[in-house]
Amino acid sequence: MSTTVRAKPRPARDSEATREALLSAGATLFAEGGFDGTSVDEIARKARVNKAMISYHFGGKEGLYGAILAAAAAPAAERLRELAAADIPPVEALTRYIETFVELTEKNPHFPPMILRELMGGGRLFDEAFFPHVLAIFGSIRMILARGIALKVFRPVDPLVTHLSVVGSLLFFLVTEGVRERMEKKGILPAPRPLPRDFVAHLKDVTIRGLLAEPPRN
Amino acid sequence: MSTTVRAKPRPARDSEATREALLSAGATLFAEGGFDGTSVDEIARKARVNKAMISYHFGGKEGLYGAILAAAAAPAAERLRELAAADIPPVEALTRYIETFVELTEKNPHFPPMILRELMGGGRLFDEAFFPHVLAIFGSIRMILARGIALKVFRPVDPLVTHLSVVGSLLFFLVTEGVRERMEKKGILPAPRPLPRDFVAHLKDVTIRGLLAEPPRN
DNA sequence: GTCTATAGGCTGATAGAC
DNA sequence: GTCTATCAGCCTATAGAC
Repeated sequence: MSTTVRAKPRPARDSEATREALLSAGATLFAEGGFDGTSVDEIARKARVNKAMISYHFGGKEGLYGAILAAAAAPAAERLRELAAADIPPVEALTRYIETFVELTEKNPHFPPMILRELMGGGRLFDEAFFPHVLAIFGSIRMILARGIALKVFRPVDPLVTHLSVVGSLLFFLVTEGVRERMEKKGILPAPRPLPRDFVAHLKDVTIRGLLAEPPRN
Repeated sequence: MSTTVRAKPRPARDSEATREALLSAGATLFAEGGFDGTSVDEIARKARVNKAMISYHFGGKEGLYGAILAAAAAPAAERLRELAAADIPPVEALTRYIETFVELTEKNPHFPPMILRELMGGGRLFDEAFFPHVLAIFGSIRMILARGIALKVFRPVDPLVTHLSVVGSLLFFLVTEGVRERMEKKGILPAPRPLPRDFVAHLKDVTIRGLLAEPPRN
């Protein structure tokens, strides 16, 4: 009866593998080329899967695109929402917000380009399940800022403007990493390429300095 | 001989008009949809010009795209280069850099999306005439920062990291104006949409506060 | 310089065999 | 679930008439 133990009641063992291969290949290619710049043939080839599987599993190219977007946005929004809800001093919360944001994109490097393309482009999926996540991500930092302002730790800045400036420079840095890498290899970068941790350190520093009601002694 | 006075020696009077109609229509559409998301039919229709004119005047779709990019990048790079070279105190120079940047994009609203797409995308035109302009734009702010640091007006921050953070949040704000507008109309924006001048004021304020060696008293 | 007509390639989707 | 074969539609570019 050893086979009975081994053969669990899963009628389709490879189905999951196919789905994930498509999600992974699609994420990379959509991030690089955008929705219109990526063909289903390309995705299927990279995933080493038949292209008809895209329609079968995701209902088409748009379905795959939406699935990739939602799969990255949902956990990210949840993580940041938890952080904003936790009872942490505002300065530390803001610092950890930035760290968490970068940490999340290190696990999903395709997410920043995809989200930025969505924000720029006519907006392909704006009425879909993905959009509330974007609002949640943006809402979390607003909560932290509002709390800091209420506690008079931060100056009374506009939370929306501030979060646009913080998240904006973060996203910009992340989506342009590839260019800097290519520029550095060609030797046309006027200085050594800054690492993500250098940028994060700078951003935290400048953001806190710019927000603090009581400026630091140095 | 009245016709002789009227008919100046320009053999092709409408040629220029056709070119400009294509450049203008293309700028709008490429900014919205990206290179792959825009068809030559669309551009020709919007420009009210026959689509064969794209190949005739610009050698094809890519040629038109490159011409639009270069037409916006060259004067912008020049303006900012002049500003950086002028003998202006660092704080004021940085302030004016931000103002000038926004002012330039108000004349060419399509430029931020196009440049950002170029920086993200596999990079369609990286070896072309357009690229040095990007380096020049980025180099100008680095010069201002380096000068401020040398004069000990600014803290010794990394100029490259700083310019990425300033220009990045500026570009991000500009390319996401459309989304906020749409969100506001739908009533799902948690606060009134900030205007460009609000954002610019905030960015100048936070940037200077974050850079100053001697923090302001309040 | 402009326009029409058309070529030729690639795209995303699917019917039907296995 | 997977694969092959095929489709109709759209895409860019251009030859040739005006």
